Amino acid sequence: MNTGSEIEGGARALTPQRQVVLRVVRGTEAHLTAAEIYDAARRLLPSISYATVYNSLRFLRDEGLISEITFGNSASRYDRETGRHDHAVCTECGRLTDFDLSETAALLKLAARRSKFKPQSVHLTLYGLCPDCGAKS
Amino acid sequence: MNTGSEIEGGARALTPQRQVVLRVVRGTEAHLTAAEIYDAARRLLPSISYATVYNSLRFLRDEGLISEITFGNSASRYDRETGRHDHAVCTECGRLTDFDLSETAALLKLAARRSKFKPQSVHLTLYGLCPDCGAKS
DNA sequence: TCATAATTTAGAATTATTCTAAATCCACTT
DNA sequence: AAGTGGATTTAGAATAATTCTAAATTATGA
Repeated sequence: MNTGSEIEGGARALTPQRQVVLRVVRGTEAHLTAAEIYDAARRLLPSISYATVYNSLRFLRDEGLISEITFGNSASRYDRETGRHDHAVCTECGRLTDFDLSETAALLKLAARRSKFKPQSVHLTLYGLCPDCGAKS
Repeated sequence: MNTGSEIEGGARALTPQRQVVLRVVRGTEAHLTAAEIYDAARRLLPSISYATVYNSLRFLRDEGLISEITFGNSASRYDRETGRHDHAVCTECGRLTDFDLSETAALLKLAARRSKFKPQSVHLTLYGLCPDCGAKS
């Protein structure tokens, strides 16, 4: 009797490997790539494989325990923050920062009307110079 | 005396290859991938190579003649629309639509203040179901 | 014309990610 | 406690997108 919710019963288990990956992502405010997560995970569980890291990240993302950020065509980054939030990307060094602007959420209905899409979520992305790069110029 | 602006003088020329690529991107409202642009460009200039398509796309993007859209970790898409605008992405079929919400631009300063970034541009992305996929559910 | 710089080309290389097939693990059943 | 089936893990191969390399070509301008 799988109700479709949560992790339970036979399938969809939070295995030791998945726990390790989750722990790594939750252990930092940074937005790690799969490669960085693999390195960190191997320190906690040396036998873990690259494929399992990818499988686990997908699993955790599908379960809503972490979120995936994809910018540019570089490697995906994984974020422990799963609530709605916005991003700022540095056009100089690529640095990525989270922030939350309540006004963004308010644009959901407006954006839906304009695009004729049935809305699910909205994200605002600010492109600019991070404090470090901005100071240099 | 390169003033740093526009296309002129020796370097940075709009070669036949680059013109063809530009013509392909400008020739449709769709958002083509590099592979699709390569196919179309070869019909106009059979000798053009894949690498040149990539080089040209980068050149045209840097010159501000086209814009590059990167979603998920699939292939970049190229857009003839270079002005500020927003995107709606269908979470079901991946369809991508442009629209413009003037309210988004108004959030630039607010987002800059919150993130402490020196702002350059803002971009809103709506995730949801496109009209077709929305009708099915 | 000659020299120099920019550009194009084909194909190799790189990077990120997914796939495959075999091995392992786990919860049940007999 | 042995057997079964499903889920998961593993190592490595495969794929896809993009960038790099080195040689050839083209344009530019003294």
